Amino acid sequence: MTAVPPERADLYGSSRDFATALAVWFNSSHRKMPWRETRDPYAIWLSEIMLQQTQVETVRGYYDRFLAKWPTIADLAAAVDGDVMKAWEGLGYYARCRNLLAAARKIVSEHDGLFPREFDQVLALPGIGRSTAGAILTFAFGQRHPLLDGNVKRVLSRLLDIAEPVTGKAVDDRLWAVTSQLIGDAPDPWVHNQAVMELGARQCVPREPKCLLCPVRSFCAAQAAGTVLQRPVKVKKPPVPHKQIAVAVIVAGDKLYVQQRPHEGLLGGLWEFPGGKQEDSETLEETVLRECQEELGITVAVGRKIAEIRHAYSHFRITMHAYFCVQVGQEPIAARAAIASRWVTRDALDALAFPKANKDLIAIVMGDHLELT
DNA sequence: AAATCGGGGGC
DNA sequence: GCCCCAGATTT
Repeated sequence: MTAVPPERADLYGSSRDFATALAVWFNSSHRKMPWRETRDPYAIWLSEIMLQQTQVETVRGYYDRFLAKWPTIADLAAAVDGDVMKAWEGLGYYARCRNLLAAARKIVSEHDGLFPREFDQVLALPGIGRSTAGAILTFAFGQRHPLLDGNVKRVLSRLLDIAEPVTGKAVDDRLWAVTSQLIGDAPDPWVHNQAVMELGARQCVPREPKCLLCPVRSFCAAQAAGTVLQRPVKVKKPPVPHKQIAVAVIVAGDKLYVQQRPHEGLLGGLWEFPGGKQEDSETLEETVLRECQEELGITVAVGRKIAEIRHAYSHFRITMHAYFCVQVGQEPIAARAAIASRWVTRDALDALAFPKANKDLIAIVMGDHLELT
Protein backbone atom coordinates (compact mmCIF):
# COMPACT_ATOMS: atom_id res chain seq x y z
CA MET A 1 0.00 0.00 0.00
CA THR A 2 1.39 3.39 -0.96
CA ALA A 3 1.63 6.41 1.28
CA VAL A 4 -1.20 8.89 1.24
CA PRO A 5 -0.18 12.25 -0.24
CA PRO A 6 -0.49 15.12 2.22
CA GLU A 7 -2.98 16.89 -0.06
CA ARG A 8 -5.53 14.19 0.50
CA ALA A 9 -8.57 15.85 1.99
CA ASP A 10 -10.29 12.98 3.71
CA LEU A 11 -9.65 9.89 5.72
CA TYR A 12 -7.73 6.81 4.67
CA GLY A 13 -10.78 4.58 4.42
CA SER A 14 -14.44 4.98 5.35
CA SER A 15 -15.12 7.38 8.19
CA ARG A 16 -18.04 5.20 9.22
CA ASP A 17 -15.72 2.22 9.65
CA PHE A 18 -13.24 4.42 11.48
CA ALA A 19 -15.84 5.65 13.95
CA THR A 20 -17.10 2.14 14.52
CA ALA A 21 -13.64 0.75 15.23
CA LEU A 22 -12.97 3.63 17.59
CA ALA A 23 -16.26 3.12 19.43
CA VAL A 24 -15.60 -0.59 19.88
CA TRP A 25 -12.21 0.18 21.40
CA PHE A 26 -13.63 2.90 23.68
CA ASN A 27 -16.46 0.73 24.94
CA SER A 28 -14.08 -2.09 25.81
CA SER A 29 -11.59 -0.01 27.77
CA HIS A 30 -11.67 3.57 28.94
CA ARG A 31 -10.81 5.55 32.03
CA LYS A 32 -13.50 6.34 34.54
CA MET A 33 -14.16 10.04 35.05
CA PRO A 34 -16.89 11.65 37.16
CA TRP A 35 -18.04 13.91 34.33
CA ARG A 36 -18.64 10.82 32.20
CA GLU A 37 -21.16 9.57 34.75
CA THR A 38 -23.50 12.54 34.47
CA ARG A 39 -25.67 14.31 31.90
CA ASP A 40 -26.06 17.42 34.03
CA PRO A 41 -25.07 20.25 31.66
CA TYR A 42 -23.74 22.33 34.54
CA ALA A 43 -21.42 19.58 35.76
CA ILE A 44 -20.25 18.84 32.22
CA TRP A 45 -19.75 22.53 31.49
CA LEU A 46 -17.67 22.88 34.66
CA SER A 47 -15.53 19.90 33.69
CA GLU A 48 -14.94 21.23 30.19
CA ILE A 49 -13.79 24.60 31.49
CA MET A 50 -11.48 23.03 34.07
CA LEU A 51 -10.09 20.68 31.44
CA GLN A 52 -9.07 23.47 29.06
CA GLN A 53 -5.27 23.15 28.74
CA THR A 54 -5.31 21.01 31.89
CA GLN A 55 -4.83 17.27 32.27
CA VAL A 56 -7.53 14.99 33.59
CA GLU A 57 -5.62 13.94 36.71
CA THR A 58 -5.10 17.56 37.72
CA VAL A 59 -8.80 18.36 37.41
CA ARG A 60 -10.29 15.46 39.41
CA GLY A 61 -9.88 16.94 42.90
CA TYR A 62 -10.88 20.46 41.91
CA TYR A 63 -13.99 19.22 40.12
CA ASP A 64 -15.40 17.27 43.06
CA ARG A 65 -14.75 20.02 45.60
CA PHE A 66 -16.22 22.68 43.33
CA LEU A 67 -19.42 20.75 42.63
CA ALA A 68 -19.87 19.92 46.30
CA LYS A 69 -19.60 23.60 47.19
CA TRP A 70 -21.83 24.90 44.37
CA PRO A 71 -24.07 22.03 43.19
CA THR A 72 -26.18 24.09 40.77
CA ILE A 73 -25.84 27.05 38.42
CA ALA A 74 -27.99 29.12 40.79
CA ASP A 75 -25.64 28.30 43.69
CA LEU A 76 -22.63 29.37 41.66
CA ALA A 77 -24.30 32.54 40.41
CA ALA A 78 -24.99 33.54 44.02
CA ALA A 79 -21.48 32.78 45.24
CA VAL A 80 -18.97 35.29 46.57
CA ASP A 81 -16.35 35.98 43.89
CA GLY A 82 -13.43 35.51 46.25
CA ASP A 83 -14.71 32.13 47.40
CA VAL A 84 -14.94 30.89 43.83
CA MET A 85 -11.45 32.16 43.05
CA LYS A 86 -10.19 30.37 46.17
CA ALA A 87 -11.69 27.12 44.89
CA TRP A 88 -9.81 27.67 41.62
CA GLU A 89 -6.52 28.52 43.34
CA GLY A 90 -3.65 26.54 41.82
CA LEU A 91 -5.55 25.47 38.70
CA GLY A 92 -4.20 28.34 36.59
CA TYR A 93 -5.66 30.36 33.71
CA TYR A 94 -7.80 32.28 36.14
CA ALA A 95 -9.80 34.05 33.44
CA ARG A 96 -11.57 30.70 33.11
CA CYS A 97 -12.85 31.09 36.65
CA ARG A 98 -14.01 34.67 36.17
CA ASN A 99 -15.72 33.73 32.90
CA LEU A 100 -17.37 30.72 34.51
CA LEU A 101 -18.88 32.87 37.23
CA ALA A 102 -19.97 35.55 34.75
CA ALA A 103 -21.57 32.89 32.55
CA ALA A 104 -23.45 31.39 35.50
CA ARG A 105 -24.93 34.80 36.27
CA LYS A 106 -25.79 35.32 32.62
CA ILE A 107 -27.60 31.95 32.53
CA VAL A 108 -29.63 32.96 35.57
CA SER A 109 -30.52 36.38 34.17
CA GLU A 110 -31.04 35.47 30.52
CA HIS A 111 -31.90 31.77 30.43
CA ASP A 112 -34.00 31.38 33.55
CA GLY A 113 -31.19 29.46 35.22
CA LEU A 114 -31.29 26.65 32.65
CA PHE A 115 -28.19 25.85 30.62
CA PRO A 116 -29.03 26.68 26.97
CA ARG A 117 -29.40 23.89 24.41
CA GLU A 118 -28.78 25.99 21.30
CA PHE A 119 -25.23 26.08 19.96
CA ASP A 120 -25.16 29.84 19.32
CA GLN A 121 -26.43 30.59 22.81
CA VAL A 122 -23.82 28.31 24.36
CA LEU A 123 -21.09 29.88 22.22
CA ALA A 124 -22.19 33.32 23.44
CA LEU A 125 -21.35 32.44 27.04
CA PRO A 126 -17.99 33.83 28.23
CA GLY A 127 -15.17 31.29 28.27
CA ILE A 128 -16.90 28.93 25.83
CA GLY A 129 -15.49 28.67 22.31
CA ARG A 130 -16.38 26.49 19.36
CA SER A 131 -14.83 23.30 20.69
CA THR A 132 -16.08 23.58 24.26
CA ALA A 133 -19.59 24.42 23.06
CA GLY A 134 -19.63 21.29 20.94
CA ALA A 135 -18.29 19.18 23.77
CA ILE A 136 -20.91 20.35 26.26
CA LEU A 137 -23.84 19.91 23.88
CA THR A 138 -22.64 16.44 22.87
CA PHE A 139 -21.93 15.19 26.37
CA ALA A 140 -24.94 16.74 28.09
CA PHE A 141 -27.65 16.42 25.44
CA GLY A 142 -26.30 13.88 22.96
CA GLN A 143 -26.21 16.44 20.17
CA ARG A 144 -23.94 15.90 17.17
CA HIS A 145 -21.20 18.54 17.21
CA PRO A 146 -17.53 18.37 16.22
CA LEU A 147 -14.74 19.18 18.64
CA LEU A 148 -11.13 20.07 18.05
CA ASP A 149 -8.86 20.15 21.07
CA GLY A 150 -5.20 19.30 21.40
CA ASN A 151 -5.87 15.57 21.46
CA VAL A 152 -8.09 15.62 18.37
CA LYS A 153 -5.64 17.83 16.49
CA ARG A 154 -2.82 15.38 17.11
CA VAL A 155 -4.92 12.34 16.18
CA LEU A 156 -6.22 13.91 12.97
CA SER A 157 -2.88 15.38 11.92
CA ARG A 158 -1.52 11.82 12.05
CA LEU A 159 -4.52 10.19 10.44
CA LEU A 160 -4.18 12.59 7.50
CA ASP A 161 -0.38 12.88 7.74
CA ILE A 162 -0.53 16.68 7.63
CA ALA A 163 2.94 18.04 6.84
CA GLU A 164 2.22 21.74 7.47
CA PRO A 165 2.42 23.33 10.94
CA VAL A 166 -0.91 23.02 12.73
CA THR A 167 -0.87 26.69 13.72
CA GLY A 168 -2.08 28.02 10.34
CA LYS A 169 -5.66 28.80 9.45
CA ALA A 170 -5.74 26.57 6.37
CA VAL A 171 -4.78 23.52 8.42
CA ASP A 172 -7.17 24.54 11.16
CA ASP A 173 -10.03 24.77 8.67
CA ARG A 174 -9.13 21.37 7.31
CA LEU A 175 -9.03 19.80 10.76
CA TRP A 176 -12.45 21.24 11.56
CA ALA A 177 -13.76 19.83 8.27
CA VAL A 178 -12.42 16.39 9.11
CA THR A 179 -13.65 16.32 12.70
CA SER A 180 -17.06 17.46 11.38
CA GLN A 181 -17.12 14.65 8.84
CA LEU A 182 -16.18 12.09 11.47
CA ILE A 183 -18.81 13.14 13.99
CA GLY A 184 -21.34 13.24 11.17
CA ASP A 185 -20.70 9.59 10.36
CA ALA A 186 -20.30 8.32 13.91
CA PRO A 187 -22.90 5.88 15.27
CA ASP A 188 -23.02 7.65 18.65
CA PRO A 189 -21.87 11.28 19.02
CA TRP A 190 -21.26 10.98 22.79
CA VAL A 191 -19.13 7.88 22.40
CA HIS A 192 -17.29 9.25 19.37
CA ASN A 193 -16.23 12.54 20.92
CA GLN A 194 -15.19 10.85 24.15
CA ALA A 195 -13.33 8.19 22.20
CA VAL A 196 -11.25 10.51 20.00
CA MET A 197 -10.04 12.42 23.05
CA GLU A 198 -9.37 9.20 24.93
CA LEU A 199 -7.38 7.90 21.98
CA GLY A 200 -5.28 11.06 21.95
CA ALA A 201 -4.71 10.91 25.69
CA ARG A 202 -3.81 7.23 25.97
CA GLN A 203 -2.70 5.79 22.61
CA CYS A 204 -1.95 8.57 20.15
CA VAL A 205 0.25 10.43 22.64
CA PRO A 206 2.85 13.05 21.59
CA ARG A 207 5.93 10.91 22.31
CA GLU A 208 6.13 7.16 22.00
CA PRO A 209 2.62 6.67 20.62
CA LYS A 210 1.32 3.13 21.08
CA CYS A 211 0.69 2.47 17.41
CA LEU A 212 0.95 -1.32 17.80
CA LEU A 213 -2.11 -1.25 20.05
CA CYS A 214 -4.00 1.41 18.10
CA PRO A 215 -7.58 0.45 17.17
CA VAL A 216 -7.53 2.68 14.07
CA ARG A 217 -4.02 1.91 12.91
CA SER A 218 -5.20 0.81 9.49
CA PHE A 219 -6.82 4.21 8.88
CA CYS A 220 -3.68 6.21 9.70
CA ALA A 221 -1.80 7.83 6.82
CA ALA A 222 1.16 8.76 9.01
CA GLN A 223 1.41 5.14 10.10
CA ALA A 224 1.54 4.06 6.45
CA ALA A 225 4.09 6.76 5.63
CA GLY A 226 6.22 6.18 8.73
CA THR A 227 5.85 9.81 9.82
CA VAL A 228 3.86 9.38 13.03
CA LEU A 229 6.61 10.82 15.22
CA GLN A 230 6.85 13.89 12.99
CA ARG A 231 3.14 14.72 13.35
CA PRO A 232 1.79 17.14 14.26
CA VAL A 233 4.34 19.57 12.87
CA LYS A 234 5.06 22.33 15.38
CA VAL A 235 7.23 25.41 15.15
CA LYS A 236 9.88 25.67 17.84
CA LYS A 237 9.21 28.29 20.44
CA PRO A 238 11.84 30.97 21.14
CA PRO A 239 13.43 31.06 24.60
CA VAL A 240 11.35 32.95 27.16
CA PRO A 241 12.62 35.94 29.17
CA HIS A 242 13.68 35.49 32.78
CA LYS A 243 12.79 38.33 35.18
CA GLN A 244 14.10 39.08 38.64
CA ILE A 245 11.18 40.03 40.90
CA ALA A 246 11.60 41.59 44.34
CA VAL A 247 8.68 41.52 46.79
CA ALA A 248 8.05 43.02 50.21
CA VAL A 249 6.60 41.11 53.14
CA ILE A 250 5.67 44.16 55.17
CA VAL A 251 5.22 43.34 58.85
CA ALA A 252 3.29 45.36 61.44
CA GLY A 253 2.84 43.56 64.74
CA ASP A 254 1.34 40.17 63.90
CA LYS A 255 -0.05 41.33 60.55
CA LEU A 256 1.19 41.32 56.97
CA TYR A 257 0.25 43.52 54.04
CA VAL A 258 -1.33 41.89 50.97
CA GLN A 259 -3.10 43.33 47.94
CA GLN A 260 -5.37 42.12 45.16
CA ARG A 261 -4.37 42.25 41.50
CA PRO A 262 -6.66 43.83 38.91
CA HIS A 263 -9.25 41.46 37.45
CA GLU A 264 -7.89 41.60 33.91
CA GLY A 265 -4.52 40.25 32.84
CA LEU A 266 -2.04 37.89 34.44
CA LEU A 267 -3.25 36.24 37.66
CA GLY A 268 -6.24 38.54 37.58
CA GLY A 269 -8.12 38.88 40.86
CA LEU A 270 -5.55 36.98 42.92
CA TRP A 271 -3.86 38.33 46.02
CA GLU A 272 -0.12 38.89 46.38
CA PHE A 273 2.64 40.58 48.29
CA PRO A 274 3.61 43.91 46.69
CA GLY A 275 6.70 44.07 44.52
CA GLY A 276 7.94 44.22 40.97
CA LYS A 277 10.64 43.76 38.39
CA GLN A 278 14.26 44.61 39.08
CA GLU A 279 15.51 47.39 36.78
CA ASP A 280 19.00 47.56 35.36
CA SER A 281 21.67 48.84 37.75
CA GLU A 282 19.43 48.36 40.76
CA THR A 283 19.97 46.10 43.75
CA LEU A 284 17.09 43.89 44.84
CA GLU A 285 16.77 45.92 48.04
CA GLU A 286 16.48 49.07 45.94
CA THR A 287 13.78 47.41 43.87
CA VAL A 288 11.76 46.64 47.00
CA LEU A 289 12.14 50.21 48.20
CA ARG A 290 11.14 51.70 44.84
CA GLU A 291 8.17 49.39 44.33
CA CYS A 292 6.79 50.23 47.77
CA GLN A 293 7.14 53.91 46.94
CA GLU A 294 5.49 53.55 43.54
CA GLU A 295 2.78 51.02 44.38
CA LEU A 296 1.95 51.99 47.95
CA GLY A 297 3.27 55.53 48.37
CA ILE A 298 5.16 54.56 51.52
CA THR A 299 8.77 54.26 52.58
CA VAL A 300 9.96 50.95 53.99
CA ALA A 301 13.07 49.73 55.71
CA VAL A 302 14.21 46.61 53.88
CA GLY A 303 15.26 43.84 56.22
CA ARG A 304 16.18 40.19 56.00
CA LYS A 305 15.83 38.18 52.78
CA ILE A 306 13.51 35.30 53.51
CA ALA A 307 13.06 33.47 50.24
CA GLU A 308 14.23 33.02 46.66
CA ILE A 309 11.64 31.23 44.59
CA ARG A 310 11.83 30.24 40.94
CA HIS A 311 8.65 29.88 38.94
CA ALA A 312 7.71 29.38 35.27
CA TYR A 313 4.70 30.96 33.59
CA SER A 314 3.53 30.18 30.07
CA HIS A 315 5.63 32.87 28.37
CA PHE A 316 8.28 33.95 30.89
CA ARG A 317 10.10 32.83 34.02
CA ILE A 318 10.80 34.61 37.25
CA THR A 319 13.00 34.40 40.26
CA MET A 320 11.14 35.97 43.14
CA HIS A 321 13.29 37.46 45.92
CA ALA A 322 11.32 38.19 49.10
CA TYR A 323 12.36 40.57 51.90
CA PHE A 324 10.87 41.36 55.27
CA CYS A 325 10.09 45.08 55.54
CA VAL A 326 8.64 47.57 57.99
CA GLN A 327 7.03 50.87 57.14
CA VAL A 328 9.02 54.01 58.03
CA GLY A 329 6.79 57.00 58.75
CA GLN A 330 3.03 57.32 58.97
CA GLU A 331 1.82 57.84 55.38
CA PRO A 332 -1.38 55.93 54.64
CA ILE A 333 -0.96 53.20 52.07
CA ALA A 334 -2.33 54.11 48.64
CA ALA A 335 -2.62 50.79 46.83
CA ARG A 336 -2.15 52.06 43.27
CA ALA A 337 -1.37 48.73 41.64
CA ALA A 338 -4.19 46.93 43.38
CA ILE A 339 -7.99 46.89 43.55
CA ALA A 340 -8.01 46.04 47.26
CA SER A 341 -5.56 45.68 50.12
CA ARG A 342 -5.55 44.27 53.65
CA TRP A 343 -3.48 43.81 56.76
CA VAL A 344 -3.98 40.19 57.78
CA THR A 345 -2.58 37.72 60.27
CA ARG A 346 -0.76 34.76 58.84
CA ASP A 347 -3.68 32.46 59.61
CA ALA A 348 -6.03 34.70 57.62
CA LEU A 349 -3.96 34.29 54.46
CA ASP A 350 -5.66 30.93 53.99
CA ALA A 351 -8.95 32.58 53.03
CA LEU A 352 -7.45 34.39 50.04
CA ALA A 353 -6.40 33.03 46.65
CA PHE A 354 -2.70 33.44 45.83
CA PRO A 355 -0.57 32.48 42.81
CA LYS A 356 1.74 29.50 43.16
CA ALA A 357 4.93 31.51 43.73
CA ASN A 358 3.20 33.45 46.52
CA LYS A 359 1.94 30.18 48.01
CA ASP A 360 5.52 28.95 48.15
CA LEU A 361 6.53 32.18 49.85
CA ILE A 362 3.68 31.92 52.36
CA ALA A 363 4.77 28.40 53.27
CA ILE A 364 8.16 29.83 54.24
CA VAL A 365 6.66 32.81 56.07
CA MET A 366 4.43 30.49 58.10
CA GLY A 367 7.47 28.78 59.55
CA ASP A 368 9.41 31.97 60.24
CA HIS A 369 9.90 33.85 63.49
CA LEU A 370 8.73 36.97 61.66
CA GLU A 371 11.44 39.37 62.83
CA LEU A 372 12.99 41.97 60.59
CA THR A 373 16.63 41.02 61.08
C1' DA B 1 -1.75 35.55 12.67
C1' DA B 2 0.33 36.24 16.96
C1' DA B 3 0.34 37.07 21.82
C1' DT B 4 -1.60 36.30 26.24
C1' DC B 5 -2.87 33.38 29.90
C1' DG B 6 -0.78 28.91 34.96
C1' DG B 7 0.48 25.07 36.76
C1' DG B 8 1.53 20.31 36.75
C1' DG B 9 2.60 15.58 34.35
C1' DG B 10 5.89 12.99 32.34
C1' DC B 11 9.98 12.05 30.28
C1' DG C 1 15.05 21.21 31.04
C1' DC C 2 11.38 20.54 27.60
C1' DC C 3 6.80 19.74 25.53
C1' DC C 4 2.19 19.14 26.33
C1' DC C 5 -2.43 19.46 28.28
C1' DA C 6 -10.87 18.26 26.87
C1' DG C 7 -8.62 26.47 24.32
C1' DA C 8 -10.49 31.14 24.68
C1' DT C 9 -9.76 35.83 24.21
C1' DT C 10 -7.40 39.88 22.93
C1' DT C 11 -4.50 42.47 19.89
